[in-house]
Order: sequence, then C-alpha cells, then structure tokens
Amino acid sequence: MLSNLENKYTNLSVDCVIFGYRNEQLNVLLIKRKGSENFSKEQYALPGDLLDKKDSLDEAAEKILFNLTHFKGIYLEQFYTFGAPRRVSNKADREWLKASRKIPGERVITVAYFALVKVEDYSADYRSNDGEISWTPINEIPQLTFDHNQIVEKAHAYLRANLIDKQIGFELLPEKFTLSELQSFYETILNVAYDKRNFRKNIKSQTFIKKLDEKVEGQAHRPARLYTYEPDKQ
Amino acid sequence: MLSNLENKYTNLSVDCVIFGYRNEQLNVLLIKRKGSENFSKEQYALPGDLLDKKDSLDEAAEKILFNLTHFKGIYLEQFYTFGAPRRVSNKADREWLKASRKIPGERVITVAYFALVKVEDYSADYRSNDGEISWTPINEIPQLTFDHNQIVEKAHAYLRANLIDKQIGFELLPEKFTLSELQSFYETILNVAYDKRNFRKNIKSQTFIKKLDEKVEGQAHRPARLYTYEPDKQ
DNA sequence: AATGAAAGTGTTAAAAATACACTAATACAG
DNA sequence: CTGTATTAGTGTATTTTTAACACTTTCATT
Repeated sequence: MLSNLENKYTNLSVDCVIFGYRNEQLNVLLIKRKGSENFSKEQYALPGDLLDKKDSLDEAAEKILFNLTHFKGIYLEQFYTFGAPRRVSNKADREWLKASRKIPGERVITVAYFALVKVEDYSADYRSNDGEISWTPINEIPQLTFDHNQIVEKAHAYLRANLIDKQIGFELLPEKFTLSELQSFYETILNVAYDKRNFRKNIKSQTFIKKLDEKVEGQAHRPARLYTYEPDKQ
Repeated sequence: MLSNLENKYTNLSVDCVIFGYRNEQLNVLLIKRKGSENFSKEQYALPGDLLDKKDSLDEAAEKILFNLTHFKGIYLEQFYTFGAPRRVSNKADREWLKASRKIPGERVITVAYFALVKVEDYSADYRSNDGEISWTPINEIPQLTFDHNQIVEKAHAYLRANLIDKQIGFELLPEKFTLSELQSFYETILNVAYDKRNFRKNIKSQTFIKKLDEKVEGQAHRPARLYTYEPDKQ
C-alpha cells in the first residue's frame, strides 16, 4: 500500500517523535523496519512520511500520528527542521530508501514534530505500513536510521525544557493520578529529586490540579487520593 | 544576477527575521521590493531565498545574512518552519513570484531563522539583489508578502521568551553599555518596568556582566559607568 | 555659584523556596 | 484479631529571593 509518489514532495518529509510514559519511564514510539531483499538487517526509525503536496505540515504530522495510533486530538507540536545535505548518507539508509517509496540519493529535509500520548489510551495493536511499532524506553534507543537519533535527542531536550512551564506533562499522564505518581513522573523525566512535602505544597498551590473524591483501590497500604489536571480556562 | 534555478529547490526556502536595536526600539530588517512590469506597487518582505541543493539550512541562512550585512558570526537560530499549502495565495505575491526567480503557483515551505545583530557594527550601505533594505521598528511593520507578518510575530515571541534565559539580549546591544541603557533595553523589548535599584542589584549578582573602568563622556550630567557582557566560560 | 539632568546607592517587608520527621490507612501474614 | 509492612499524608522554622521605596552624587551648562 505504497503512497502515490506523484502527490508527494520527494525532498520534504515529516517525522514524529511520539513520547509515552509507561513503567515509570519515558518511551518513544519506534518503527522496526523489516529487512528488504537487498538488505536484511532490521532497522529502527521514527514514524514519518514524505509530505503530501496537499497537506500543511501540521496535517501531515496528524496523519502520521493517526495512522499509527488511530487517535486524534493528541498533543502535537513542531519543534525543529533538520536538513543537513548529507542526512541520507550511510549504506543501510540508502538501501532502505531504494526498497521503499522514497527516492535514494536525494537529500531530504524533515520537519520534526513532537507528540505526547497517554499510553493507557493507546491501543498498540496497530501496525505501520513500514513495520512493527513499539515503545522503547528513552535510555534504550538503538541506533536509528538517518539522523533520527539526533532528532530524538532534540525532542527530549525540548520536552524537558517545557515540561513544567507549558504543563505538557499532563499529556503523558493518565487522566487520574496520585501525587506520588506525579512526583515520580517529574523526577524521572527531569532527573531530579523533590522533597515530598514541598512538592505537595507546591502542587496544592496550583489551581489547575484538582483533588478528586476518589482513591486508588486494591493496594496493600494506605490508598492514595486521586487528582486530575484541569487547565485554567480564560 | 539571478541565481541558477537548477541548483535550488523550488519548494523550499529560508527566510530570516533579523533583529536590531536602534533608537530605543526593536527593529527588523525588511527588503523593499521594487514594482515589476506587471505589478507596480512596492512590497516589503523578509530577506530570504530558495534553498540551494548543496547547502545545509544553517548555511543557507548564513548566506542570506552575509549577502545583506557582509558580516559573519552573527547570532543565528532556526525557530520555526512555515508550510501552509496556501502560503502563496494573494495576487500581488503571485505577480512578484512570476517576475522573480521563483516558480509561481507552487507551495513553498520556508524554514525561518532568527538573527540578532548589533546595528552599530552593521553598515547599511549594502543592497539586496531583491531591493533596498531598511530597518523597520517592530511596531511599524507594514503588510508583508506571503505569511511574513506571521513569521515576524513568531520570531518576536521567541525573542521575548528567550531574552533573559538565553542571554541573547547582548547580541543586540553594543559591546559597552550603561546599566540605564540595559534596563531601558529590557523594558522596551519585554514591555515591563523595573525598579532601578532592584534592577541594578540583580545585574550585579550576575557574573557575566563585567564592570569596566570606563565612563560615558560628553553628557551634561553625571557620566554613567560602562559595562560589558562576558559569557561565563566553562 | 546655581541649575538641570541622569547616575548611583541601602534598608525593610513580603513572598517563595528549602530543610526536615512523624502519623495514618490499608492489605496481608500469622 | 493482632502485628507488620508499605506507602500516603501532613506542618513549622529557616533561608533566600523578590519587591517596595527616596535621596545624594557628578557632571555640563548658564
């Protein structure tokens, strides 16, 4: 089910770094490409596609995301455009390009997007046309095709830099969370440690975090109160 | 002296929002296009060009900047890529494209850069191939071609958001400045007011602002001490 | 010598950030 | 049903940072 080349730019693509939080770790969605006739080794890549001539950049990113997750309305933001002339340089990358719908040899400029999904909402059943997709902890990311490692790195830096100010962390957390979970989440992603009482004092001063009348059940210790994120309207 | 079309992408350009600080105001460098045969009204635009197939994005931006200012080593940063399919939509823009080296009708995606120059270093004698260039106060920017107004707006927001944290303000100020100038500079760009004593106390606690043994001369009042910016090495 | 004009300076109060240790609620094992 | 293990939840005192506020100094000009 290859795309019609005529409708696509051959030198412009959109790639997505899709973050999810699971098992107390930040994860990235990667595609495992199957080996081709000419090139049998497996390779990992970011989900992406050549830009359709009809689409805006945002639309292209939304489509990539929808094709993988069948979700709409996910947090999505453009963060950087990569275009070194020798992006497509190594042999394996060229082989794969030859075997796929892209034109080998030409330099491709890619507009990189940054998506945040709540993994528990996400059904991992979907497969990309390009291969299997899987969550990979950010610290265990293998060598990726092209300059995708560099793209992930920049996305990661962007996430950290904006996690608190832009309140985007809540796009990664489930609807309902305990304060311990929230603290551990920030600590993991920012690689810092917070004092429990100060953290909670701080959270309680923020109007956009609402205490619910619900508690976690079924744990062999004191049940934790649940909270939810409600962005301030105005 | 039109560029050779064969060496350029027809659907990818780089545009620069070049900021300067003069007359106590933030200014942007604009190009005034002369009217063409078919279209006589003057138009203003950001400096930019189609991407050369050999250049990286950063190199392309450097070239645009060098052609205008004959300076190298200027602060330059990519900040966003614009690519709505209908970017090139209005009649005037199409006329100009037809009259210039670009291909009319095709959608152009532009990678926007953000440059900061010290205007007193900059010789305004140079002319672009596209027309006269001139500093324009940010509050007096006319309607620009394509979506350039939107690009300027986003660059402006980016400048404000990063002015203090990234210490980029010093790229706009002269080498030596007084604390009153520095205060007024921040107040102008951020549209805030600072208390003089608190501002100075704050500045003096920052290691990267060095007091010089020099004072401003020739003013009919107490001469102000000069300071300079020295980024912390490490 | 007097005037005008901007430069320069310190203290106090309020707010925010930090450090720190015990009690409470539940499931489970015995 | 009692005790234990485990995580949730809570308050106060100290330090640091930010904010408010008005007068004196230094020069050029008349």
